[in-house]
Amino acid sequence: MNGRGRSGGRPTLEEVAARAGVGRGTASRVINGSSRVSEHTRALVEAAVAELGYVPNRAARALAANRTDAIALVVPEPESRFFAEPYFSDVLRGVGAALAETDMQLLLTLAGSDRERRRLAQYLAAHRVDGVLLVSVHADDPLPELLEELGIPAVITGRRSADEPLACVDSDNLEGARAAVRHLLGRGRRAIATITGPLDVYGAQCRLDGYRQALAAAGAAPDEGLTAVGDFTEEGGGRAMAELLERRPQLDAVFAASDVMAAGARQVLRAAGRRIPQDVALVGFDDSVVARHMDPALTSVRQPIEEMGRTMTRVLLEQIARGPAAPGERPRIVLPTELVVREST
Amino acid sequence: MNGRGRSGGRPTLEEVAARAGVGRGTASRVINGSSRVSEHTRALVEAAVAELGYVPNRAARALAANRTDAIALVVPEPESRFFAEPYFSDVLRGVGAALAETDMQLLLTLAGSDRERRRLAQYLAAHRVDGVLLVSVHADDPLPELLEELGIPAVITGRRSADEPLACVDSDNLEGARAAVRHLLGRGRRAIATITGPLDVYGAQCRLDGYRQALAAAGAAPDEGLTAVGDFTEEGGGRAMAELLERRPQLDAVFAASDVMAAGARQVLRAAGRRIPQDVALVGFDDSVVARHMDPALTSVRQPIEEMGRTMTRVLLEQIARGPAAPGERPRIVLPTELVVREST
DNA sequence: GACGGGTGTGGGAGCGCTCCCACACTGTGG
DNA sequence: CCACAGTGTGGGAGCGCTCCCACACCCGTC
Repeated sequence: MNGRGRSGGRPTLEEVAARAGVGRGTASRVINGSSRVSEHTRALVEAAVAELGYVPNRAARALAANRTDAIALVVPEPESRFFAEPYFSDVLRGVGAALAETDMQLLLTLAGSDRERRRLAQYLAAHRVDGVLLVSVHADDPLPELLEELGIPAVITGRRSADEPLACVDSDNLEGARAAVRHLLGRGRRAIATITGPLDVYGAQCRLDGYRQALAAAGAAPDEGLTAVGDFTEEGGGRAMAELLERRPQLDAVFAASDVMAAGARQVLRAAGRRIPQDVALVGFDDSVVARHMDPALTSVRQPIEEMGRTMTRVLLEQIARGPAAPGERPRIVLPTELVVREST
Repeated sequence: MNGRGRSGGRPTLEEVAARAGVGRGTASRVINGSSRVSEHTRALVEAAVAELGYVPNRAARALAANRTDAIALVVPEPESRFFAEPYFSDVLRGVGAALAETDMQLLLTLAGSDRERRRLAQYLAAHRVDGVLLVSVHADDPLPELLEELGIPAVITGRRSADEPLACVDSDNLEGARAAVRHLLGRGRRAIATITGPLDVYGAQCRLDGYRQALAAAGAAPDEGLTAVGDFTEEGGGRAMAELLERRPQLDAVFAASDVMAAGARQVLRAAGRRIPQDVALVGFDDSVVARHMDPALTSVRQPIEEMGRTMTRVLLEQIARGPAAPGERPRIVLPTELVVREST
């Protein structure tokens, strides 16, 4: 490598300035793209930077400027095994893509229990993260409120209620569910059951609402017996399916609020001798890798998860740049979903 | 929250010291668990810390101590879409678990192309990361060498050759493959084919070696016609399977070097009217989610991926603590694999 | 009773930046 | 000819720590 200072370490701003024959302040201005530097000086400094291979020291910058150029992605691991969900990697990819254009860093922070999350808020404040991305928070998670108190910008996905105080980015769960059910109706199914997610999760509630609305719109009589509550796990999906089969053996379609639950349901349907899709049509939600690999391949509602990650990040960066926004004027973005039809319907 | 200094910001070490009635140096010693502090003073400082809710400022610490208490996980995204692999989330979980016990931070860094990776090395050095975790590097990746030059501790998984210069943590690919083939032999299969990964990947080569060794140990005559090269993708697996069927239609078992390739092979076997496992037994590698959801569920070689993430992290932390190790004495850890038998054999 | 070697402690220096005030210099208007 | 705003620039101060030297104190020793 070139450009090591004679002191052996990496070059400092001071060295760059000396080499360019300017003051430290001027060198700093050039590096930060500040206005009010003459074209000539700018060129001088830029040459020195290139020659020395100068890269600013983040710690020093953070200390002096009281910002870190880093955001944290807070993940409810290990409690929820969130990582395992294909969801996670897609969010991450989106976040990464949005961040690649900036020189922000991404800190990955795991915090499952409420205690950990409480401690985490202190840490985030002290470690001076410029902003926080929250995924998959429970309705009673203390973290959002703590961040609010500490004045740390945050964006959430998977909002906790219809009137989420934080800025949030979500997919259109309601319309996605409606589209799934309309599709089943269009295939001539009449006894359409649903396996919901945990109903204290707002998104799961939305999916159930969408299911109901679509049936109501088609003039179907509501039948609570066709609804079973799952928990977004494969086992939960299987249990719910078994329940449904017992209560309404005549069902000819199932809308599961996640692919993983659909996978569980499929096992149970099979064991019960029901063929998919001939006897029972099956629709999932998420369009995860599970959907594509299932046999038969699963019709599913695709969420633009990567896009959500990207959008969250952009919203957060804006919020950081603009300074604190009043709770009232925080963006609420809802991204469209899309039905992907495969063999299971 | 309690404990804001009257200056409005977060409490500083100076304030803690003042409150405890000791000097700044002493307070620092207590906070860093240094020896040589009297029991009395220690208690005083600890009380002050608790009262003020003091948390050390990382940027200041990093600047002063020339270390960051952060490590980076470098991921070959977006080029390889590595995130999508179930592998990734498991590694991450392991890393997270190992890090949770320390107060190191995890930086996630995406860098696909060689150019990005070259730039990244500069960044990592300048941003002063204490160490780097490398996953899934190509044989000709410039990053490991750059890190070596810069003197940044690094641990790699998926080593690039038998004599990997970096510290590395891997699973026992050789023995895993041997176990898979022995299992097939035990099931009475005699014409056992294999679909390999790209052979410039060391791990793929090991799996092929394991396959050969197991057959040789059983006294089978080598038959190159039973080996087809894949590329770890589903399509590649399918193509390789088609090749094998054409060359050796009498084959009665296939050992695929990854689950995803096994999934591709399964499609082709099906299309050719071969039943699994009656006509052809199928074994995969990785024991990913794909294996469990395949129909029939896939027998596969499980790698302890989460454990590998944990081990990598521990090795890296040790290396950071101990200072630079001579290339010769760097740990090479090989973790055992395990055959998970399911319906496909 | 002066000396040496522990202990424990205080605080100066300095890490590499950003921020901002002060100081040229330039040109325009009174 | 002086005042004045507007540019561009240099460098002091200070961010909150860690490191380390210096010092005070105590105990045992010659």
